[in-house]
Amino acid sequence: DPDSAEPRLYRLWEESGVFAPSDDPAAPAFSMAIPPPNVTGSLHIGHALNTTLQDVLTRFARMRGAAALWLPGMDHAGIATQMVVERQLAASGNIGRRDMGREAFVERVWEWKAQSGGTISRQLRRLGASCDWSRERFTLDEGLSQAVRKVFVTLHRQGLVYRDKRLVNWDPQFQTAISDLEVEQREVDGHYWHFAYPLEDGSGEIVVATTRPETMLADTAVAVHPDDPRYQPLIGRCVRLPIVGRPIPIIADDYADPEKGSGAVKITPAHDFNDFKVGQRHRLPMINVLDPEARLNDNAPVGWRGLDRFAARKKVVEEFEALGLLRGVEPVRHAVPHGDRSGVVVEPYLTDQWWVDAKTLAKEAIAAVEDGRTRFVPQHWEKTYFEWMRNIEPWCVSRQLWWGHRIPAWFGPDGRAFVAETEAGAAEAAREHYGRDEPLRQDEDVLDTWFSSALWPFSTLGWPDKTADLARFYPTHTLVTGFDIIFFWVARMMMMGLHFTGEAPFRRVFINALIRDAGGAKMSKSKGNVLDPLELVDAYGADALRFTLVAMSGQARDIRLSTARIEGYRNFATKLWNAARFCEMNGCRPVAGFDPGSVREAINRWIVGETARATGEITRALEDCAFDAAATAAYRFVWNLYCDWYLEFCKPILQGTDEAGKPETRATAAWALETILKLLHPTMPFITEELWAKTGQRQTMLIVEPWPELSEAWIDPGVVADMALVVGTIATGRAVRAELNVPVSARPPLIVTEADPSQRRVLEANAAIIIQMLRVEGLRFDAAAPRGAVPYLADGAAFALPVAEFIDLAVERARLTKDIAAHGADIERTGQKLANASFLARAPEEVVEENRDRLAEAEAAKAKLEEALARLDAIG
RNA sequence: GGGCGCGUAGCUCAGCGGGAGAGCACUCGCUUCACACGCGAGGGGUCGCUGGUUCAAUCCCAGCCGCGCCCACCA
Repeated sequence: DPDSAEPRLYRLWEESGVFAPSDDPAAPAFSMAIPPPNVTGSLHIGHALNTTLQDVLTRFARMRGAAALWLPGMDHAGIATQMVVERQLAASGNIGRRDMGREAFVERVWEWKAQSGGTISRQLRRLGASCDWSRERFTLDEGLSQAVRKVFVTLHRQGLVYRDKRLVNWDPQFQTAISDLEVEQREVDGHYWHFAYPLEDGSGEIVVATTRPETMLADTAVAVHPDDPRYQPLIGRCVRLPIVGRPIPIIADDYADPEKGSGAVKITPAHDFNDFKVGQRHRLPMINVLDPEARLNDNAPVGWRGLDRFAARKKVVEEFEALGLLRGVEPVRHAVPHGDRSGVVVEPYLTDQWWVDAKTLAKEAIAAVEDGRTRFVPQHWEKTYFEWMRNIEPWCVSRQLWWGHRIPAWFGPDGRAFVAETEAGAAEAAREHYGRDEPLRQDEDVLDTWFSSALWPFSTLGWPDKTADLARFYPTHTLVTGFDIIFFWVARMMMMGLHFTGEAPFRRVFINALIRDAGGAKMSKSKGNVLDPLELVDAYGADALRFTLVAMSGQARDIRLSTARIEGYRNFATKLWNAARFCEMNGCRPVAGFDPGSVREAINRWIVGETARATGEITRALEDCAFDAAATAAYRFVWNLYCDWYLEFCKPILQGTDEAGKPETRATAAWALETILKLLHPTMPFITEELWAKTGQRQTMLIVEPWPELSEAWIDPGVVADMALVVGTIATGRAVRAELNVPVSARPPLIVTEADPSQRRVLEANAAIIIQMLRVEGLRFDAAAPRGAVPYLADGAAFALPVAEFIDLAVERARLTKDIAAHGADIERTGQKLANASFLARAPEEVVEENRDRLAEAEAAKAKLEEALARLDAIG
C-alpha cells in the first residue's frame, strides 16, 4: 500500500541522513544542482519528470559509492512572484504596490514566500527526491545575495557590465524592461495604414506605411534606399510631419527596401529597433513619446498627452483621414511582441539600463561545448545552444521591479554611478571621485531573476568563499533541465561559471522532454488537460509515476503521458510485489556468503548469467542517460525472464519432494530478487526499499546498498543454449496446444522423436519443468510417434504430442501448411542471397555462415513438416 | 526568412546497415496452489514518398510531401 508506506520510508531516509553526501574522502564526488523551482509555485508534471530523472541519477551514483550530492533550492522568480502577489493584493481589494511602498510590498512578498515556499519541497518529498535538504538554498538568501553582488561588481570592474541608454523591450503592464528572451511573438490581426507625408515646400508627398500609426508622432526622418531612382531628387529634402508639424529629413539608408510598400519608410528611432540603428547612423533626434504605462507623454502635441497608445493609434488614423492624407489601409496578420508574463504588447522604449556584455562571456561558453568540457544529451541540442550563443545580444539585466536583488550601484548628485558590494564601498569610491562626501542614492532597480540563477551551480556551494563543498562538488556532474530554458539558464550558467571559476559548471547537460497530454497538446490550466503529479501519486503511487516518466523519457522532445501507461507500470510494481511474495512463501531468503558464480543447477546458472546481463545493460543505460532503455531492460528482465520463466522453472524443485536441489535454488532466487531490487531502486525507490526490508534481515537500507557489479563471465553460452531448448520446447508446445484447441485439462505425454545426445540430456534433466509448464503427463523418447500425434520442432529437436482425440484434421492441416509455406519463403530468400556471387565475396564471413545455417535449418524443418503433412493426409 | 526535430502495428513509442520490437488496445482460451493490476496463445506493419550509396537500407545520403518546435520579422 503505497499511500502510507511512501511517506514512512521517506522519513526513514531523511532522518537517517543518507541524503547527505558521504564524507568518505575516497568516495568520488557526484553532484547536481536542482533547477530551482519558483518558490511560490507548485509542482507540475514537468517538475515531476525533471525531479525523477535527477533522483534516478543521484540514487544510482550513491549506490555506486559516490559521495552523491543533489542540492535542492528555490528561485525567487522576480517578475512571476511579484505578479502573483500583486494579483493577490488586487483580488483582496488591497491597495496596490505603488501605494503600499517598496518596503511594505517586499515584506508582503516575503510573507507569501514563507507561507507557500514549503509547498514545492513537500511535493518533491512525495516523489521521493533524495536531495540533501540540509544544504537547501534560496536565490535571495544572504549567501547567494553576496555572490550576486560580487559578480555584478566584478563584471562592472571588468567592463562586462555597463550602463547604457538604448532601446529595451518595455512591458507597460509591469512597467519594467525585460530581456529579449522574455518577449514572445504572437500572431495578431492588424492593419497596414498608408500615410502621405507632404513635402515641406508643398511640391508633393511621400507615402509611408505602418502598423503602429501612433509612433508617427515620434518620427524624425523618412528613409529611402540610396539607389532607388524614384526618390533620388527627394534625398536631403524635408517633409512636414502631419499633426506634429515638425519638418523631418528624407534620408538615404540601405535599410529602406525598395521592394516593400512605397519604398519609403518612416523612421522612429525611439520606438523601433531597426529605426534606432538608422537613427544612430544618421544622428537623428530620438523622441520618446510614451510614458512608462505606454500613454503619450509631454513630447506629444498638446491635446494628445495622456492618451493611451491604442487610443492614440485610432486618433492618428482619424486625423490622417480628416486631413485627406490617408492613402490606404489593408488588413494584415502579423507577429507582435508580447510580454511573456504580462501578456500585453511590449514597446521598444528608450531608457537607461544595466547590460551584460554577453558576447564576450559567450566566447568561452561556446568553446567549452565545442571541446567537450560540457556535453549535451541528446547531443543535437548543442546546435541550438551554439546558434543562440553565436548570435547573442547584450543582456539587459536591470528590472524596474521590487522583488529581487537590488542592483549594487549608487548614484551621485550628478548621476554618476558607483558600483560596489556595499554602500560603504560606494561611498568611499564617491569620496575619492568627488573629493568629498556626497549624498548617494542606490539604484532603485533589481536584477533579472536569471542573473542569480546563472550563478546557481557555484553560489549554492558557498562561492565566493572557498568552501569545502565548492572544492569537492564543483563542477557539478550533470544538469537535468528542459530545453525551454537552454537560453534563459543553461547558457548563462555556462558563461558565469566559466568566467568566475574557470570551469564549466557541469560536465553534462541532459535535456529532458516536455510533457504533453495523451493527444499531444501542451498541458495548460485553461485547456483543463493538466495532470497533477500529486494526484497521480495518490492514484498509482510514486513508484508507478516515476517508472512511467523514466520509461517514456527517450530522446524525443516530447512525451505524451496517459494514465493507461501509468496503470501499466503500477501493474509492474504489483508484479514485483507478488514475485517477492512467491519467494517468501517458498523460503527463498538471502543466504550469507552466497556465491552466484558457484551454483550447479542449470536454471540457477542460467538466471545468474541473465541477471549479470541485465545488470550490465541497465548500468550502461543509466550511465548514458538512456533512461528509457534502462527502464525497458529492467521491465523485461523482471517480468519476462525472472517471473515468466525462472520462477516457473523453480516451482518443480521448490514444490517437489526432493530436498536436494532446494537450498541452492532458494538462495539463487533470493539473490536474483535482491539484485532486482537494487537495479530498480533508483527508479522505484519506495517499493524496493520496502521489499528490501521485508525479504531479509538487513543491516542497512537499500538506498545505500552497493550497486551490483556482476561478472558477465557468468553468462555461460552452454547453459544459455540448453535453456533455449527448454524454453523452445515449452513455448512451441504451448502454441501447438493452443492452436489446436487442446483443452488445458488434457495431459498427453510429450514424445521426443528427434534429439541429439546433448539435447536428450538437457531434456531429461529438465523433464520436471517441461512436464509442469507444458502440462504434459510425462516425457518419452521414441523415434516413432504414435498415429495421429501432432509433430512440432523446437531448436533443432522434434517432438510429438499425441492428442489425436482433440484434433480437427483441417485445423492441423492448415497449421502444417502455413508453417511449410513460411519455411519455403525463407528458403527461397536465403537461397537467392547465397546464390549471389558478390554477396559471398563481399559480405563478412559470419553473415554468410549465418545464412547457410538458416538455409539448412529451414530446409530440414520444411522436410519434416512435409513428412508430417503426408502422414496426416494418409490418415485423413 | 534562419535553425532544430519528427513521420515504424489501431494508439503511444523503442530500434537506426545483415529477416521489424514493446506497452496499451484487440481476438481466443484459462479462477493452473505469487500475481485476473494475472496466466497462456494469437491477429495486426510496401518502417511517409522518390531517387542514390552498398553484396545488403526502416537504418546512411539527396530531394520531395506532411507534422511540430525554436529564433528573427509590427513597411
